[in-house]
Amino acid sequence: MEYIFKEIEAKWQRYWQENKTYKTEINLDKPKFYVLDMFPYPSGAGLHVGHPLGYIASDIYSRYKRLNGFNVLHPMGYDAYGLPAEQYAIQTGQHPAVTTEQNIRRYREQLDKIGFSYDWDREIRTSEPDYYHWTQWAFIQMFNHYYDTKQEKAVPIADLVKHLEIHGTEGLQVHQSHPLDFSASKWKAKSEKEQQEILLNYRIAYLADTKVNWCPALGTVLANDEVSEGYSVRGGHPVEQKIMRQWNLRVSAYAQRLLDGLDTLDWTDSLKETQRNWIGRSEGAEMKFFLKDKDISFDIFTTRADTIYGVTFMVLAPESELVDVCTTPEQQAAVQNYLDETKKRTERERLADKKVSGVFTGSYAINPVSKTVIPIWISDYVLAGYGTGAIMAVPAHDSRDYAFAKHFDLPIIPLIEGCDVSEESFDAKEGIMMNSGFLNGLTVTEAISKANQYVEEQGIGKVKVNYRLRDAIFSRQRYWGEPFPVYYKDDMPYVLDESKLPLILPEVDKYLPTKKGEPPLGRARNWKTEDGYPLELNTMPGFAGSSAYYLRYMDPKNEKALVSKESNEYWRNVDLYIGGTEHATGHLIYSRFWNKFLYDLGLVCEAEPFKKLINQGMIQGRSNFVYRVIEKNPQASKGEKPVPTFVSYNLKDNYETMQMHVDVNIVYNDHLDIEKFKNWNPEFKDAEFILEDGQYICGWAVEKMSKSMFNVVNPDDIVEKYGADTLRLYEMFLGPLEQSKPWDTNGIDGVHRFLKRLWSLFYKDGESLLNDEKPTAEELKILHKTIKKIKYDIENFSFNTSVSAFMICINELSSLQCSKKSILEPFVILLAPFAPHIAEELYRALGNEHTIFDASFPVCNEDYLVESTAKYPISFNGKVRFTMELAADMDKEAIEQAVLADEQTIKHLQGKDVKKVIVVPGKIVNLVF
RNA sequence: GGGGGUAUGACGUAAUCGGUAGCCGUAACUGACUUAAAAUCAGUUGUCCAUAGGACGUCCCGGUUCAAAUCCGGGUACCCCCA
Repeated sequence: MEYIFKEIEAKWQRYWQENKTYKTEINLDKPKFYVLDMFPYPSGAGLHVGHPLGYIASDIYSRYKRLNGFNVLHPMGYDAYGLPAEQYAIQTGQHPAVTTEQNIRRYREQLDKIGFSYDWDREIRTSEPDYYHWTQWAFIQMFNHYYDTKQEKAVPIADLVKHLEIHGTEGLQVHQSHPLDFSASKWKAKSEKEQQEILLNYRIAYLADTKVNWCPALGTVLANDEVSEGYSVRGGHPVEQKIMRQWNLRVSAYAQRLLDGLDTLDWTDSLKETQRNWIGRSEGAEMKFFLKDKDISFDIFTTRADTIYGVTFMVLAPESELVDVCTTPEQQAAVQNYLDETKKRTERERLADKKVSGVFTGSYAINPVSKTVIPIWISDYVLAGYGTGAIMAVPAHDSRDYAFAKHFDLPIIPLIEGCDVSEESFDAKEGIMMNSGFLNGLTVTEAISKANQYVEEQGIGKVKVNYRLRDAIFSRQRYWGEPFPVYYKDDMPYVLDESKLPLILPEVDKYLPTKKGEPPLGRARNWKTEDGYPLELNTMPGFAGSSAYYLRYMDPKNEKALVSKESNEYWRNVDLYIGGTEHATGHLIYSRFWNKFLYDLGLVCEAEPFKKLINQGMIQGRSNFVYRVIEKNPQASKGEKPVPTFVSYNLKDNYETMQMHVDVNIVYNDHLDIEKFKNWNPEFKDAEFILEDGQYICGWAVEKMSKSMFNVVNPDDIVEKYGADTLRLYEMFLGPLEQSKPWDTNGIDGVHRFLKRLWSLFYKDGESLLNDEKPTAEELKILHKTIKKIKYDIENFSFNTSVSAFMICINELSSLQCSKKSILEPFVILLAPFAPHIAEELYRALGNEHTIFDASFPVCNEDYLVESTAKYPISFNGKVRFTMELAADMDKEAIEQAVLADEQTIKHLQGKDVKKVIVVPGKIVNLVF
């Protein structure tokens, strides 16, 4: 029998499907384990060889856990709403649901070929009504709750209304958009519309005028993490700032809990750090500054209250409401001129631009501590959205304030002993304070806390914690997304009754905004409630559907709830989550927020959704190049088409050439397949080649894997040529899971050979070699050392080293010609998580009747690993000279004696005295002389 | 500007706690089998000097240590994130 992977793999994939091998159900007798992949957006391009990397790793871990007696939940689905399908729909008129369905079918085909252990009965698609029912439902809950800062949790809005009816805003401890102040009687006197408007100030899902990233080309707003460098992440279109009335989620209310929760998670430090930076907690003082000669004050936030004596001016953001208040008539024209200029620039440009600009308002403020009078300026380096939109400027100790002061020739007062501020500011938080009144002589850290304390005591302001984390903008002016379960009455939003869910996405004639500039849903006919109230025209953003999908997998068919209590209490949360780093701040913040909200409502039992998280590295492309000789004399060959000539890599320097990408799929070990190349592009049909040793050698480089570089490798092609087991092993063999690395198909023969060698221990010339002979100590040692290594590696996600351990094991067994069942059976179980098809086949050949995934993972017996002797490297002053075989149970002293007595030692010492002997039992001996 | 990460043969990488640097593969070369090629099997391959044997070598400079790819300080290059 030959190793015919194509038949074997098809056979077992059919078997698994027919026998529902991977169907998972609640089983209280077994411990649960939940392994999740970040579900893909099904793009039109299909999967390339980089996508399955994480899926293979999680599949190995799932199968390993199953073999160790766990009840493993390992589901897969599709993040099916999204912009590309809609953009395609706009171009072609094709309904996004149709292209999405096609793409999903293609993804599924590709995934199936790789042999994953997903329980496909639990598949979800975010664009299906029975799924987005629960996305809409969660939105309704958020609308109907507010965040109570005393209880530190979400509370029904009805409780807030009760409070307002009795006490007004008195004693409210809540998260809110703006502080409001009114009495109970004032509240009761308000109209329904006014009351609804006020409640939006508190709701967790609320409608508000928000500064948004507006992308005209896409016709929608984008979240901060959907924008990069002033361009949309999807599509690369320019993005500008605009104020629009938008739905928001009050994520900022959860900032502290999102921060604290990180400590409980088994994530990499770098990922936690990224989240901490994103949340951006800063502790500082919010201080009140009064305008000179006026009874008007405004707040500023600073983390450096210690520098209060160095404040030589104030700066307002151009958007600040205080601009009007502070601008004096004389400065009116100059200020207006400046505001007009800055309006044209995006926030991004303002921060990136190092050019200093600004204008004086004409007003002065009074430093609340030193009582000095300081000018108030306006500059675009202060952003309205951050803090209070006004700052106290300390040029000596802040580089942006310093640049501003130098430019406008404002005073700079150094506050730290010995610091030199003649050329640049001193931003470090170290040194001893001076020029600072009661803070003199303290260190910076001491001064910060003393200044904060002072500010509170004197009633100048209060110590406050600020977060960078903003509320999430939740409206998109697009078609292909979840409709909001919202209607408008008297211009105020109301949510639908839960019984009306799901609110189905309506059909439209075109996927474009209406003439009035409304979102595409404005085109839908009859888009109103039964009572005739108009429904919301926006749809939800991409992260809506992906924020709670891990919960739905626990109970995907439930029609009464997102997830039943029973399912949630059994599966709890994700034990292992694998996906790319690109979701570090988007998805992973939003779903933690979403989960915490549901946790507050008592609907889920765990405060954090993803216990352990691993980021798989990016698979980069490895491009190949050919070198086209540039025609020296284009005029001469006019009339007849010049024949393109290509010169081989090592000869290219003798010619003037142009480097060209060539499809990596027609290049083997950097040797070009010339016939395929000629057919690749009709233009090269008659091309000529300057060869070296009869071969055309290509150049190469590591680049992003993309169509335009012709370096995309399709997993289907690899499976076709080598089989899924080889693909799986090779993806793991490439290198550490978390590192990014280039895909180079060249090495794949090595792992394929390994599988063939394994096969050849079972069969030779169609005859089975298997026997029941007793294993030798050496064979047992080889096996058990491998068991130990594989277990360690899987648990540490070091899959690349496991593959090499498998190879070592088979190399050793091959040289012993070991075809003993008692050795090979445990081996194939070890291999099964990595190469499930061949493992099933060989397990059957060993005489088993059930699937290998009902077997148990072998356990290492340390007794087989005990060595009677140990090989000691003997080093002299740290340099190894020779090795000595000594009994393993010798103690330090005996080893020292044996080594000193050895004649090679004597030779190397050349009569010198030994000063010191270091013996590390089992490791090394070092003689110092 | 701030934060995080990475750097080892021609290439992907290994060295799990500071203890023989280069395991496992690829590629290349040699040999066996073959009419030949492929496949398979056996072997060689860090650099330099060389007879034995030695010197050097994990991005660079310095340090700690009996001993450093590994720890510490400084620097360079590349990647990612934030501003």
